[in-house]
Amino acid sequence: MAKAPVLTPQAEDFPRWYQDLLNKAELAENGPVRGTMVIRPYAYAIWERMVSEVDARIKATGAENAYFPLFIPESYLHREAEHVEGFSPELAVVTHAGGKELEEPAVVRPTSETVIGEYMAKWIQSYRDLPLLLNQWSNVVRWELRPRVFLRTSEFLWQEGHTAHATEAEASEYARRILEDVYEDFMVNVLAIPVFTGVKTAAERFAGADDTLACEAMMRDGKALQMGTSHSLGQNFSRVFDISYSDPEGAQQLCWTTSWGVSTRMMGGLIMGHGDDLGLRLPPKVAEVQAVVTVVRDSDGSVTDAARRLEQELCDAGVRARLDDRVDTPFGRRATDWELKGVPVRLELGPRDLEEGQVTVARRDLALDSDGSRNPASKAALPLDGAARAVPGLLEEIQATMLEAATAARDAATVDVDGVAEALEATRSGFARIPWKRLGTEGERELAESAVTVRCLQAEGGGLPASIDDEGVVALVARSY
RNA sequence: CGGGACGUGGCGCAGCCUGGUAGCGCACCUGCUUUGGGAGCAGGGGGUCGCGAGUUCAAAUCUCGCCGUCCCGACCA
Repeated sequence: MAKAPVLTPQAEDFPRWYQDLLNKAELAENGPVRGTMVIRPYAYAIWERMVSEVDARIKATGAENAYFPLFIPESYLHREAEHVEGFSPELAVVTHAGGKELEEPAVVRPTSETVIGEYMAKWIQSYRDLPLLLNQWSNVVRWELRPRVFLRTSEFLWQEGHTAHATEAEASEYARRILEDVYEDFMVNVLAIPVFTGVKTAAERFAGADDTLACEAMMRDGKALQMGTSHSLGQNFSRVFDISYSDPEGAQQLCWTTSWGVSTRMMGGLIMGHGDDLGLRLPPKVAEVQAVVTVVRDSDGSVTDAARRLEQELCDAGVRARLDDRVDTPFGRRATDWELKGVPVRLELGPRDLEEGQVTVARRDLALDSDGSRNPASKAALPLDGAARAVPGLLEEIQATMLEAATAARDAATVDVDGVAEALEATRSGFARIPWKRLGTEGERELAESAVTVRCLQAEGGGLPASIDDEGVVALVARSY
């Protein structure tokens, strides 16, 4: 003991802790071009789990996957005034290709409203073609001034949904459904990260949208991270791309469109939302390895045999299990590594356990006490016989406990305030809630001078407000990533 | 793009002030001994000191420029 900590403690330097963790847990690193990132296998496996969970929920709303090109004619971007204005500072533009200058530069997609709009216009003729519900999984490029692995990179992976509807009500209902039934549900129930849902103010709205809905999560340093957004685009894109249909009366009508996305930024949210001084903490549902069976030591092969049987029993019980039988590496080292990587459950089996007919089970979520010291209660002995069958239940419990803990921490760091000064004070360590009527755009600007922004506007009791002009609408303000 | 800190084997650092042929810890390889919370000993491999100019007999060290990283702002999923 009393070794130097593996990671810079969060309280000492949170950004450094994040960097340390990315490296030591073999998650990701910077790419050779500024702002790009390399996602290593352990992190990519987590991303793939996120993708499959989100994808299933998207499909449940009726949307279908498709794929549109990486390159977009520059002229497309220019059709929607606010859209270009918002994106032009961060566009990567291909001017030369095949050894020649291109007649029309091709923009590397920063998002695909424009190309998809062009094709929607082609595919939609009648009200019978509506709604058109599309989604694509892709990479996008937004040249960033201040990149940070996972949180803000010049190229990132995401999902972007694009839909067209006959009526405004249907479009906004769909945008809301994506935010709540897909994003919020996924974040809360899979990532175990509680989110505040709300509407963006005009200042924070997506370029070209009438309305932007968002999920905001709190990181362990009290800063906010926007984890997902869903936009009502009104008829802004329909108008310029001529996305229209004939209604049942034969009259030509413009569609109402939406777009919505979540990205690899969620990886950053997962890391900073749950990670502690020992490393990553993965909710079982996204953990690639849910349980690792560690052979503490072994002289005659009997412990390894038993461990292998245990691993098989875990797999049979539906647990994503792995065997760690590297007995030539010191046990403590391996234990630390699995903690760093956030594996939810460790089953440690040594000669002593075997003799007693038991296995030592350690849960990662409770490894540290609230005061930051090791929590002995995170480890317990279980009878070896039947231990595997207890793990699925334990994983569920861990999933639930992590959500409860994250929710409690967030709520404890969220305070109701009445004025700008109080809000600034509160947002040094968390979120502040202030009546929107009291804050207003004036107050919003004032907060912005201190790098505090309105993350979203919420209904009085939380969640999406019917209208931001409603009495009782609350502004959730924070420092943010 | 403004303000600050920093670039030396994979990672973390010392050396720089007072120029003189590059060092430590961890990691890696080999062997032996170990093993219930980051193992020990012995041996070994790996670096044009971010890049480019300049000063000098001689530059990691001094000067100038550039690039990159991290932090704090303006922008953002």
